[in-house]
Amino acid sequence: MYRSLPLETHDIRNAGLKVTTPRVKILQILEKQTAERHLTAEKVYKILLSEDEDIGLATVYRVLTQFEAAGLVTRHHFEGGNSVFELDRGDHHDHIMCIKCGKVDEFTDDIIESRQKQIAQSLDYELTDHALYLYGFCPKCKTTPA
Amino acid sequence: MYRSLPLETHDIRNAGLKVTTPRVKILQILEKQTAERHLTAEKVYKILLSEDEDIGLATVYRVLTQFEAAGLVTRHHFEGGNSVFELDRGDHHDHIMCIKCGKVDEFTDDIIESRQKQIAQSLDYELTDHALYLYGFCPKCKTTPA
DNA sequence: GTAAGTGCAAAAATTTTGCACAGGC
DNA sequence: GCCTGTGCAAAATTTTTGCACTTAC
Repeated sequence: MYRSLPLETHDIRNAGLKVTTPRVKILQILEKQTAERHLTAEKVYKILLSEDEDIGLATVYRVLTQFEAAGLVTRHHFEGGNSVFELDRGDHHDHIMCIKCGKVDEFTDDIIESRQKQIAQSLDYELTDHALYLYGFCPKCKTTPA
Repeated sequence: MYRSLPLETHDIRNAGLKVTTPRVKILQILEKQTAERHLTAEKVYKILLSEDEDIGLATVYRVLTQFEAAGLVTRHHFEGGNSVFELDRGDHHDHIMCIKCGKVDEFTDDIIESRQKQIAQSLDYELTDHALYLYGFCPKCKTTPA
């Protein structure tokens, strides 16, 4: 699980993109996230600023879009409208999030996955992708009243 | 299935809102939709224009937001970013949509529904809502190449 | 009559794009 | 050195808001 060489370099190059500072930095930021792995472009930009990187917001959008196209990153449209980006670690998963504190947890469920395929089949669709979002109160927030 | 009196009136009044032309018209438009029940605010606005109604886009947004708060309408964030609104007929359902032609079909699945509850419970969340979107090619589009 | 509702235009918020300059290979 | 990539500012898009006027009740 630990790699000595900057894997970012390979991933970016494999995507057919030049290895540039903004791209490496943004990928590193996405990899660094442990608590909250789902970032808006704006948030990525602010982290870059806080690290004294001279990278424009437009570049953040461009890079994230390229990463998405390359399959390095997944874009989600959670409630609220704006996009959040998450590093794609290869494992598919769905999301459950707290409507109060914004906490996001991940899960997978084989039964749901297989039902989705059956549903698509029965409606004669060729499934390419899916998104399942559960919304509610997380353990912490459901005890604390508003 | 057919009602002689404008049910819109009741629904709007029950929501604690005054019965105004924009509100009635917008509700009627949402009810009229059969082929595509999921409309953006912009699309609702254009339909109003085509019916020679003098209603501003801002009002469309305001009314749709009020309807959402009142539970008359459901707002979705499909891929692509902008919100679509759908009349809430009381029946919960999920969505499968064609990434090529934009067609949207609806479905429900008890197994998925119950799994969702179990997942939320196992993660100690109090579930309030959920959204399941399947994306793919509809029967028509999967045969026709790009 | 009065408070809620509306139209319009202006503002906000988010994302995209044009262009001259910079940097990877 | 060439071509891709980037920063910046301007534009495009979507949604919200302020304010004077209108309408429901």
